[in-house]
Amino acid sequence: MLETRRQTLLDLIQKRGFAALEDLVAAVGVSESTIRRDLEALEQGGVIRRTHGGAVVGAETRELMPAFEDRADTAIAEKRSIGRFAASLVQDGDTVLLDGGTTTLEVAKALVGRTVQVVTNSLPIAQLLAPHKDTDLILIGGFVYPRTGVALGPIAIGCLEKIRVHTLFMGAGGIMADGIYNSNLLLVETEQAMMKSAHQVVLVADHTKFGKQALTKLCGLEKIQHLVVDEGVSPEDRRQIENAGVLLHVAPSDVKPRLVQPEEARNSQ
Amino acid sequence: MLETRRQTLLDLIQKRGFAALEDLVAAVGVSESTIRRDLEALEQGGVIRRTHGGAVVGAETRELMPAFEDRADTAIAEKRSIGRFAASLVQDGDTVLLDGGTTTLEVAKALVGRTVQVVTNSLPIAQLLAPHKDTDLILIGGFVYPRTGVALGPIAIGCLEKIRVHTLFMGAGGIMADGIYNSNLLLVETEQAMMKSAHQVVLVADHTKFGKQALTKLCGLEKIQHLVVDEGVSPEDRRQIENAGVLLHVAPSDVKPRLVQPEEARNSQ
DNA sequence: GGCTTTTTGGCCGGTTTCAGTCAATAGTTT
DNA sequence: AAACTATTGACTGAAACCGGCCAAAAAGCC
Repeated sequence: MLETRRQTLLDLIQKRGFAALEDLVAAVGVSESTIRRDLEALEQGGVIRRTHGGAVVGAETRELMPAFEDRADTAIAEKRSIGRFAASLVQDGDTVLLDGGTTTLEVAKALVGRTVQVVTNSLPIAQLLAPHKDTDLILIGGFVYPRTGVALGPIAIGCLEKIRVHTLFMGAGGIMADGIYNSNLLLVETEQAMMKSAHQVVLVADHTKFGKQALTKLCGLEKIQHLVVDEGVSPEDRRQIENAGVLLHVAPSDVKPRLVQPEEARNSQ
Repeated sequence: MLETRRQTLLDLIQKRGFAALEDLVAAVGVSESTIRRDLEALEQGGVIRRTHGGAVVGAETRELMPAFEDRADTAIAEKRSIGRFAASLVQDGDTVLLDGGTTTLEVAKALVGRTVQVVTNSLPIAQLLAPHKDTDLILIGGFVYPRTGVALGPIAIGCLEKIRVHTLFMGAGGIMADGIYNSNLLLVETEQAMMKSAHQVVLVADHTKFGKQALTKLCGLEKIQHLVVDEGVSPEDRRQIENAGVLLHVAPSDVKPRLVQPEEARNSQ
């Protein structure tokens, strides 16, 4: 009975992400003290974290689940603006292929709610888009790389052979004058298969990627048609890209932040 | 500057699921009052929800993302015990294929941390297992069915043709004397492909599934070797299953709940 | 440069929550 | 049946949090 109640509480907390003490009392119909003790025990078990007034899902669920998203710190603002701009290149009804990575994840975020067909091998992107009925989602299978949550390998390549899309949005580990690089051979092979499946390739990369040379060469610059970058890219780099025949798009950093303005927030209540 | 700070706060809250006011103050280095105002504005925007002592990610992120997991209410305790028992049938090093569904999700939960190779077409299961390095994860691609988060269709079947596993854990919509049923044709076709890829089929189903007949017949009972159910299955149903040559396992409802006991919790600090 | 508007930080009264204690109840063992 | 333990519910002082207020600082405008 006791364990059943605690499981119920745990489920409730995990489902809602956060549950107020008050809610939990209402849910199981016991006293506040008992709930407190339950939370104490569950916290000791490590599955939840207590807060003033309730409890939230613990490190186990939260730190492990979106583990791939955690090191998305570097140049996050730039990536966001790049994502927004890249999404503006997509028209409703288009079929797009989204590579894995933090920059392409921002593209996906900007595509939420749009009526497009999205193909991806990225678990975080799939998770983001799966519940939206406006967006058709096709998943590329394969061996899932734990660190980043992308599906790679022969199975992924096999899936890609059966698919044709209009635009591929691809990330990169590094961009040099002679081409694009990425860190992992398995990843590069899969990305090459992606390129074969797409009519048009759009590379998305923030300024930190320029001049970086990662382990494996993915392709030359002539293979890509568009490159979306942030404002922090040096003029020399820009010229080099344009000389290679790539259409360079610079995403403005001051994209309208669609958040409620403070006065608006205060007045609207 | 203001918007940048709010985005930072938002990112922090979304990344951690919950952030205490105190933490947020420490993160951006402004006064408590300012943070309060920021949270107020963000809550008006609907992206977060305030709580006593902090803020959690709002309905937008939480209700849409794990939308598939939300209606897992019916017979959840039974499904959990079934999941635990089913996982005990797996040996370390095995290769298992997990179908989509709430019952198989419980199997996956019970497999967390085990050194097994898991193949699945279920997004929730993939999300659960992806970060665990002990578990090799292979994803089956395909068209993602929004309601349940499983990949189906020709692509999924194509992936499955290249894969061989030892044990398939499969869910069902309904179990009749003449066989197993499920609701969706696309789903049934994919599950049939799964069965072809597996040496051994284990059906997991709670007692509510018995006598239910869903739209499409998946297969006869002779195609499955094991069936794991909860204690709520009637003797007649049990006999019928066993007569069909299926090994019936009844998962005990009082499986050791591995949670810290209250006294243990209080003493261990 | 001066003025207005916006944003920020500190403070206070009121409310809620927390941790700990204790008695009562329910369940178990002898 | 009696004794014992585990669990629960109520109470209390202390601490934390909230909302609102006002003054100072910063930013924008003329």
